[in-house]
Amino acid sequence: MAVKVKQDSVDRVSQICAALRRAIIERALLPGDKLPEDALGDSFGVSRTIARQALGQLAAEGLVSLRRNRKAVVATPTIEEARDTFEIRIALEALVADCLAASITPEQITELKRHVADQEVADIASEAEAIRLATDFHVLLAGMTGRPILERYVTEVAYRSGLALSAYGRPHSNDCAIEEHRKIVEALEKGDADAAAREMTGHLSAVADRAQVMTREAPPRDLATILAPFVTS
Amino acid sequence: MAVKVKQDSVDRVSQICAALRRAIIERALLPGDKLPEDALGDSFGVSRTIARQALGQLAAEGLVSLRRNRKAVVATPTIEEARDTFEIRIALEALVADCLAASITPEQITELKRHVADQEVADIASEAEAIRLATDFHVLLAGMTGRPILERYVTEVAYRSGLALSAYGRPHSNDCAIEEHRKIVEALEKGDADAAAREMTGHLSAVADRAQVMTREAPPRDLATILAPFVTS
DNA sequence: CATCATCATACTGCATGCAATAATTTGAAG
DNA sequence: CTTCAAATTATTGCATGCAGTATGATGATG
Repeated sequence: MAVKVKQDSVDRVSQICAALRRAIIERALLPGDKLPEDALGDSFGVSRTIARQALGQLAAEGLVSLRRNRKAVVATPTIEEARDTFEIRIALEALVADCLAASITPEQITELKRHVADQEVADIASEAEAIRLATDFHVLLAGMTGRPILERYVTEVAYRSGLALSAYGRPHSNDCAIEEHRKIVEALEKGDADAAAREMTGHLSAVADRAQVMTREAPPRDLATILAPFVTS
Repeated sequence: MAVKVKQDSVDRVSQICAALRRAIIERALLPGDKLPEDALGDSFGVSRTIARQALGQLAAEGLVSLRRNRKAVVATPTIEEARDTFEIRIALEALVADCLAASITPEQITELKRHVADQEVADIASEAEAIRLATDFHVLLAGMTGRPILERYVTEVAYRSGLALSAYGRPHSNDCAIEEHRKIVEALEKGDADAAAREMTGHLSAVADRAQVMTREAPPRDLATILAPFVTS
């Protein structure tokens, strides 16, 4: 009997999605980068049909933008979308923090600490991995809630945030300060829901701020206002 | 010059998605109903390829479930997924209420009142339309925030809720009490963010309760507990 | 009459091909 | 040397066909 080599087809599409998501989050793919179907198909060893389906999914997630008869491109979120994404992310991850503070197990705490330690290593070794692990930390937390839909949305919104940072953030530097992650874990370990939620929202706000995304009420760029100081007399 | 008849292809897929979403929300399609690709293609006048893409999208949204080599079916959310969906929905729509209380315009209030009036008519005339308009009310609110991502997630989660109600709710009766919608609009009209959020969360909790979904800590169905009263002596 | 194996049918998974549209190059004119 | 138009190439949009897997029917057997 032959070894079971056959892959789920749904998984073939999801695999490509996952690979592209990762490439986007790691900033190997940048907003505006073109994603031709056959190039994609060649890369992954599938036909355009499959590549196309993956692009459709990613478009639904907001990571890719499709326009008729045009090559798919990595999406460039508008500044409003970026801001909105972070605000929703804060709300959802506050839910995660609240939920976990009540239910987290010692094993999960250990796993989180290990993850943060891995981040610390990667932070020096590999920029791409550091960015990815920073996002993974949040996905890991969401997964620990055991709430499947919450996990799904947190994951999606985390990826979108990554894209927003790619578009508007400065070069990595410290998008996701490891120290802040550690504090979140500490609050969870104590079972302090308020502190956990506070650390989480503070952390995410800081990330958004670093991306200059949350600037309260984006300056309206009104010509008259700008020129006022230059008007003589 | 010929009339522009050509449709966006992305829209062809989205149109099918939209039609299926509506059929699901109106309970024309029920959890477990089969969705063969060619039957779908025939219905919409497209090939299986397109139908398949639509199914992929809907699966990503959790409305359809796909298993390799099996016909797609309308998803049957687990009770945990249903509960989770409602909890997330409450969080997101609280955001909507809060956001709108501060920014809503008189025109928007008028539009909302008209919508509620339409609901009242439909409530007597057409069960399917009543259900659809009830969901549309929430989508309409979300759209009014002008926050594109928030609108997207509220919409998605509202549809998922509809599916959950389809699976676990009793026959329509009053899933979405119109009176509760009216109170939300009133709170928004006053610009009272707290009241709006309160009415909204109360309303959604009530909807969830009617579906028997939010039963605090689903009874564990522990055999010993169940049998205890039957143990003699 | 019920149960199970075998075959026929239906359906999915995927690549490919054709038509239509955009992108790019080429070449001609200024 | 630049600019613009026409032709050429690249790419998308979509249907279809083939192979492989489930589903349902048929008939054999206990």
